Amino acid sequence: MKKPLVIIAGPTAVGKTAISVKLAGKIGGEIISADSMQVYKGMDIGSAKVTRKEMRGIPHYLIDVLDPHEDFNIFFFREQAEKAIETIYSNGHIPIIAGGTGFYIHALLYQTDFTESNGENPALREELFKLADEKGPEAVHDMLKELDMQSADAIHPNNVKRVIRAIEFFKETGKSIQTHNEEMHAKASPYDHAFYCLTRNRKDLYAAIDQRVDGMMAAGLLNEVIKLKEQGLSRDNHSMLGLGYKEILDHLNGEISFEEAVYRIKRDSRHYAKKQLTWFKREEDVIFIDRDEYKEDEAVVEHMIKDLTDRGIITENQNG
RNA sequence: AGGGGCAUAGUUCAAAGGUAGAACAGUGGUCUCCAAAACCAUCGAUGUGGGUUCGAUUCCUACUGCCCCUG
Repeated sequence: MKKPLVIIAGPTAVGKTAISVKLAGKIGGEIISADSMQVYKGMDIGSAKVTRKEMRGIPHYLIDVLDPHEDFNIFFFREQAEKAIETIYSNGHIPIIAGGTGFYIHALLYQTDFTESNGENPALREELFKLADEKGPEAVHDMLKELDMQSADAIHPNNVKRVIRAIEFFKETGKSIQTHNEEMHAKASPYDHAFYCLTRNRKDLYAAIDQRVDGMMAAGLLNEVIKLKEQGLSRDNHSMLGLGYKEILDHLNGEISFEEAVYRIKRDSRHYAKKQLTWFKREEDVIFIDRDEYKEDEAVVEHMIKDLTDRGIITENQNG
């Protein structure tokens, strides 16, 4: 018997946080964040982290669990999220995954195996990056062609990062990464899941993003980043790759003006939102919920509860 | 009001008497250990009216708009 799992995804600034808390309150859910920046302590404003108050007493997992000096990655996410799912089941509750990182959500839902690809070879990576730098991206792509034609065909030569990963994967495991991808793609979800994606018309979504960024500035994002910089964090840290953090850091380092930093944060957040939508569009059995149709959070939540009940993912007594 | 300058894509800027380029924005997509990353593709413009010319977006001219100087 498969166990229930609810996913609330969607682009940045569409309103996932509020919906997830409201749904959790109604169906006896607990929330697992699928957000690569809200995991970090001290990164509250720029990551639009849920506040204590917004949580309304609903337990949240994967929020504030890492120091910004530590590296968050997909292994860690899968491991921690699965642990949290077990905890939630043992509490007799329903796990709700809320977040915008499609890759992470997919890996969790379809149990993408990254252990086989453990074959890491940092020295080889470095060497190949150097080669690409000196002789151009075609040089490493040609190398991949000789080892693994199938993957070479699938990866654009300019995408050096992936080309190198494919070479590394082949050398370490003796397998084509393309084959591995196909195997992973064929996996089915072990959960009785409902995958919701909130959407909104582009114009209003972009306006909401601009507004949110202005709000972050007013709330003191600059000071938040100054504090992080004082802790010795720089662009070398995964945490400082976050939108809003890297740009303010560039500003603090005197590379760009404050206005330029704000412009870039807004622009890159729009790009990010668009990319998120692209990801969810090709994800299987996603149920899109258009915020233009369900304007009130309560209407969205009601719609979800009806759908969950109709599909037997939750029963009547959980609903209420 | 007088003098001067400018007018090309959503924006900033190229070029040219004979097919008008780029960057950024916008749009679509790829993705299986950096994913808030990396990468690919694509839409789109000569302010308006006359004239010269085989041909004008380019030269001339009027108009309109914007900018600068003078008052």
